[in-house]
Amino acid sequence: MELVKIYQSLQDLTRLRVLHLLMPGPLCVCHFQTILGEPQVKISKHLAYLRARGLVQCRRQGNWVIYMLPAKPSPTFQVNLACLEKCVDDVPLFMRDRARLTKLAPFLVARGLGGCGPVRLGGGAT
Amino acid sequence: MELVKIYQSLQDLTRLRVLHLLMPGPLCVCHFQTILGEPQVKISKHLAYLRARGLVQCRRQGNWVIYMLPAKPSPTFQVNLACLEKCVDDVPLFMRDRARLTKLAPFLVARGLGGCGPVRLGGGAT
DNA sequence: GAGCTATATTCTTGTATGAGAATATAGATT
DNA sequence: AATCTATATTCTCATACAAGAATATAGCTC
Repeated sequence: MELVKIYQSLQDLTRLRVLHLLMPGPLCVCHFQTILGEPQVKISKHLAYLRARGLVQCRRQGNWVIYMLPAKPSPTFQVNLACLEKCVDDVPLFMRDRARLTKLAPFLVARGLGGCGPVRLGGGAT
Repeated sequence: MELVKIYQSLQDLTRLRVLHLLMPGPLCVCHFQTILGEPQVKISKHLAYLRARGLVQCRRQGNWVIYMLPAKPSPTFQVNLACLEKCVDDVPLFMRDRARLTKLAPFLVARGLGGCGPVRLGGGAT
């Protein structure tokens, strides 16, 4: 039953935060770590959980792995994402996550689609 | 976190079916048994689970116990109930449950608010 | 190819919970 | 009060995670 699998996935706070952060667009694992402030293992395992159930997809980009919502989420999943967004709208923790995401935003845009890129390689182009 | 508790409650198929059946109105435990076709213990324990988390309330009526959604569900819970209704709209199992509920409907109305009443006591009034 | 970085997997331990059997309880009936 | 009905609770066993420590892997840089 797909619905049950979805609710099982939503039942963990870290996974909720992850999905919430993915709603505006793809994000790199290292950003999850920064924004959520949770240890690497924990994030990696929850991402694996979501991946195993098809609720997120990922793509590698050099050393970094970028996670995103599926290109075509099932109708049921879409409805639940919309519901989550509503529910979370005034929960401080989620607002803080979103705020931190926004702070990263210009940075993200610069690298395209939430990837990290070799950030510390220096300033300008080429 | 209320949201997490809600998703934990929704993560079990039997509990989903129970909540779904409660959306049109209160229902007696024996009706859950009839409609869901699950053993008494199982239903009773899932009702207890939901009760402990405040997602359902109950009232005794003679030998029977009538369960219902809370008079004033939290906004978050309301949103999730609405979401559930959408998601379930074309899932056969849930449609079947609802159909069975409908079959009981005239019977329920006769006894008021989903109660059973001493059904086998005889036919007419007074 | 040695070493580094970012991420994933494995191992272990603790806890929640699901199912069913057996038993207990509340309230009605006689 | 004895008994019956409807429902709840307790006990036991099995399973699914969640968390953290340690380790492995993929792909970069030199």
